[in-house]
Amino acid sequence: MIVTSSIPVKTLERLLLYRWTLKNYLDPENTHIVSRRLSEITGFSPAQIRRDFMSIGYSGSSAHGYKIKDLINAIDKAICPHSAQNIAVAGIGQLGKAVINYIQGRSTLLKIKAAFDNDPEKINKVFHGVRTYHTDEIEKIIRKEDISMAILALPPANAQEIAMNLVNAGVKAFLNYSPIKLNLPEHVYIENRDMLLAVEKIAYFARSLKKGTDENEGIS
Amino acid sequence: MIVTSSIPVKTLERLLLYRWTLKNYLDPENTHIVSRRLSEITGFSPAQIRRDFMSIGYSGSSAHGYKIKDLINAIDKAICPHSAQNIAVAGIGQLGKAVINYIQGRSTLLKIKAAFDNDPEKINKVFHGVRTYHTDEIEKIIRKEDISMAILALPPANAQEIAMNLVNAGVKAFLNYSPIKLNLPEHVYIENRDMLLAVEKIAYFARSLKKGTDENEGIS
DNA sequence: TACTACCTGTGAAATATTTCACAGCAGAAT
DNA sequence: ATTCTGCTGTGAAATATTTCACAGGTAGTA
Repeated sequence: MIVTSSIPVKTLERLLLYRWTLKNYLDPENTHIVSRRLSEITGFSPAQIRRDFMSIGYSGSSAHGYKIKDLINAIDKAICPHSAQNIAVAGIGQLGKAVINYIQGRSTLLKIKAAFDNDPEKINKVFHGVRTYHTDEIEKIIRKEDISMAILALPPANAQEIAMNLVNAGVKAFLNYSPIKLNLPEHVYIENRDMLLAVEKIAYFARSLKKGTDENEGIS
Repeated sequence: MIVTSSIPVKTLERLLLYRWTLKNYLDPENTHIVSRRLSEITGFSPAQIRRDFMSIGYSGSSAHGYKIKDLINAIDKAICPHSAQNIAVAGIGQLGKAVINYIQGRSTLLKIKAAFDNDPEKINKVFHGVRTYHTDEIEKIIRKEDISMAILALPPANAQEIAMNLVNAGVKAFLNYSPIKLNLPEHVYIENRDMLLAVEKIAYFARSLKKGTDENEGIS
C-alpha cells in the first residue's frame, strides 16, 4: 500500500469543490462525467481535474469518464471525515448565527455542538439546536462534547484570549472571521476569512475590469 | 516610468494583510518595521515580504527597515482605491446583515450603498445606513448609486438569476457567500466564500493534527 | 576613521503547481 | 474485424511562487 504524503492545500480545496459539484450534478440522467464537462462547471482545466483525481488514486474509464458515485466515494475516503467531528462557534452575534444557519444540517459528520459568548442575555439560549454557553465553560464543554474545531465570529478585542482558551481545551483548527491575526501555537491550523480583506480584494478587480478592454492592467 | 503588469493574486492578498497589520502596528513608538518583525506578525517569510514590497516599488532603509507610514501609502497607491467604490448586498438575512455590520464604516472608500431582497417585509428598511430595495429595482439603483461590486448572501435558488441581473446593471465583481457556482460572463470577477467548504477544509486539518506526532499524515 | 551589526534588494536556485501533448484504451459504427 | 472517436493517465515542459544567500548600505560605537 502506498502511503502518500499529505495532499497540497490547493488540491484539497478543489477536491472539496468537485465533491460538492458532483453531488449536485448526480442524478439518474448523469451517472458519469468527463473531465471536460466538469471543467466547464468548475472552471478548472481538464488536465488539472484529471491530475487531481490521479492524486487520490481514482481512475475513470476512457469510454465514459468518471463514475460519479464512485468518484464521490473516493474523494470522501481521501479527504472527508470518517467519523463525526464537532464544532464550536465563538461569538453568537449576527455573524455567529448566520454561520450556524448556514452550516448546521448541511453535513452529516460535521456538527456544531456548542456556542460561546459572554453576554449573559445569550447564555443558555438554543439556536438551531445549538446551545450557547458562557465562555467560562469553554474547557468543560469542549471536552464534554469532544469538539476539535472552532469558528470565531467575535469582536477582535476578545478573539485572541478566547481562541487560546479553546486551544487549551483541545481545539485543533480554527475558521477565523474576526478581523485579527491570531497568535496560537504552531500545531494549530488557522484559516482566516476577514470579510473586509475579501471586499478589498474584489474591489481591486472591479477597478481593473472597470474600463479595461483587456484584462491586464493591474497597475497603470 | 515602469508600467508593470498586474500584481499576482497571492501577492495582492498579502499586501492587503500587510497594510492592515501595519495600520494596527503603527504608533509613536513604532514608526519603522523590519521584514523580520513583520514576518513574526504575519507568518510570511522575511524574503517574501521584501520581495512583495519590491513588487510595488517601495524601498526601505537598510538601517531602519521600512517606514510604516510611507509603506502604507505605497501599498495604497498600488492596490487600493483612489476614489469611492460602491457595494451592494444581495440578500438581507442574517448573513447579509452580518456583512453590513462587519464592513460598513471600516473603510473610507468602500461603501455599501444598497441591499436587495424580495421579501416585502424587508423592503425599505434601513440597517446601518443601508436601505433595502426590491430586487426588481436592481437596474435602477445600481446605476443611480454607481455600484460596481456586490456581495451575495442569498439562498442558492435565487443567486444565479440575481447575480446576472446585477451584472447586466453594471456590477463587475462579486463576493459570493451563497453555496452555488455562479455562471457569469468571463469579464466578471467572482470570489467564492462558501462557509461549508471552509469548514470541511479546517476539518481536514483538525484530523491531520489530532494525534499526529508529525505534520505529514494527510492520507494514511 | 575603522569596525561591527544588522538590514535591504535581488540574481539565482529551489520548489510548487499547472499545462501540454500524446500513448493507449474502450465503446460505437460500419 | 476494423476503423473511428473521444477519453483517461501521465511524463515532460512550462510557469508561478518562494526561498537562499550574499553584495552593498547605514547607523552606532570606539
